[in-house]
Amino acid sequence: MTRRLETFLDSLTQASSLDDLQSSVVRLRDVYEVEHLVYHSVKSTGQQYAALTYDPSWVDHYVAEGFEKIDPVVQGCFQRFTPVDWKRLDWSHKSARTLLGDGITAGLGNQGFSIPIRGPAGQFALFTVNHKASDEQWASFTTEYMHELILAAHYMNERALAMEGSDEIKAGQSLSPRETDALTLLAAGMNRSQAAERLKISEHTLRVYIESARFKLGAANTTHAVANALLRGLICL
Amino acid sequence: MTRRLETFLDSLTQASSLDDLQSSVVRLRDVYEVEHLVYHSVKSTGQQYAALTYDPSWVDHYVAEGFEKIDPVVQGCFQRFTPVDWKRLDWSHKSARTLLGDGITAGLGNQGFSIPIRGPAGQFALFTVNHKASDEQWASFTTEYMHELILAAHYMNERALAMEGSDEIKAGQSLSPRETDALTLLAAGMNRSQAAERLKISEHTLRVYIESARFKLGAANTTHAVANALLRGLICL
DNA sequence: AATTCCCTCCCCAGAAATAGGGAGGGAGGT
DNA sequence: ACCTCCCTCCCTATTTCTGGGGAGGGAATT
Repeated sequence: MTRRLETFLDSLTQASSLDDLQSSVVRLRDVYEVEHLVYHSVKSTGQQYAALTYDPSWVDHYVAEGFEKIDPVVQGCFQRFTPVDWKRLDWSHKSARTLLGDGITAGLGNQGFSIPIRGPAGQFALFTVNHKASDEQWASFTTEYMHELILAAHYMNERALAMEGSDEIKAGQSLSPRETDALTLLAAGMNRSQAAERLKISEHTLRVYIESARFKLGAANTTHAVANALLRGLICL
Repeated sequence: MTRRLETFLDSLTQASSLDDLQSSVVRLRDVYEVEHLVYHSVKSTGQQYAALTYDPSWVDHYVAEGFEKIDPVVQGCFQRFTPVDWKRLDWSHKSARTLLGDGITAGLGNQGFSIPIRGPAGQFALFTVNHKASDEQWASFTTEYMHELILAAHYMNERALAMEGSDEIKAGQSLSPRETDALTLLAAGMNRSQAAERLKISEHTLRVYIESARFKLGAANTTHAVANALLRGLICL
């Protein structure tokens, strides 16, 4: 393991606040001598959890324009597991090119490399390196540092999740086997009578499981309960 | 990056079948000189995608007993982001101790270390090292190799997902912004009237979006559509 | 031995979702 | 310019789900 990564991981383990994460990111950016380094969790509910080196005015502009909804980086990483070079993404959409242009105006480099990371409760985050470079320079940079970046992304996310308190195991929120079965079948698209038939129980009984699961999950309705269970990793198709 | 990891990654990039993954895992197991090395994707639908060094009879027993439903390794990793030492898991349940006993009888070591990995469409997989060792030996092993194991897990999963064809972007399956909004609010537990009010459209219009999304996703009902959209990463709470 | 889940079954009334249909305006891309 | 997709609104009837209630047996933990 390289020294620069060790140093970063040390600074992470000592991090106890978002500001600390921010400092770590800035230092790592300087070590790699790139334009920008960004960690941010993606939530459609609005608020994001981020540590980044972008200019605040760019971030404001990005949020104000609702760019997270059309950003090919966000959308593309959302759909894949592997880290991706920005060049490989689909920039054909008009709004995407607007975003790209605005970004470069705001001081972003033309090259980018983003690593998607997923947490246990459906959390999704991006770890991104951005730089001004030629395609050749960038290819050699990403090839050389990919392993390190993946690890950096992993540990960065680990710290961020720990601060969110999301890595704690939720007590008493586990579902019983039958409740899990019920929600799983509903998530798979069955209605109650089909699911009951599959589980070889009466539809009435199935309903009790669904209600019980809904109660445990604090869900308002079946759809909410299924969504919650999926996000919390309580069921898996 | 260490040579042993490079060798493993090379063998992975050449892997084109599950058998190749299996061979890679066996070789890496020998390099690390541990009892067992396991990659397996976890699906409640039954079939799993695995490359492992366990004895087939143990795997059969595990499946036959339905151990995946009560295995603290699976359950525990499902709930967290960080790699975890088996000792830190909750083995207090009776069935968990049965599993542990059966495992050791079947030739598993007393120590284990598992890394959870999540894919873009809700896939969940485990990368596990198992060995016979004292607590001290094991602690030093995991500390020394954790970075490598995380990377190995990452690339292993990358190959497995590529073979499943899950890293390809699904064409034409994207939802329109309003459809995304609608499903997102439903996933958050709102009913149609609440969601319509939030989006400032009529409930009738909202219904059209839901139906349209259901059609695009090939979903049988709203719950199915929401579950699908969550798993495909089309919506995010 | 007592308690605390979990599994199973049942009723009913009201609320919500579903399956069909139709219609017009607007933005983007070929 | 045309075509396609998206957004918006409206109707009706049928099916399904939700929210209350109650009850008994079994397994596991304390």
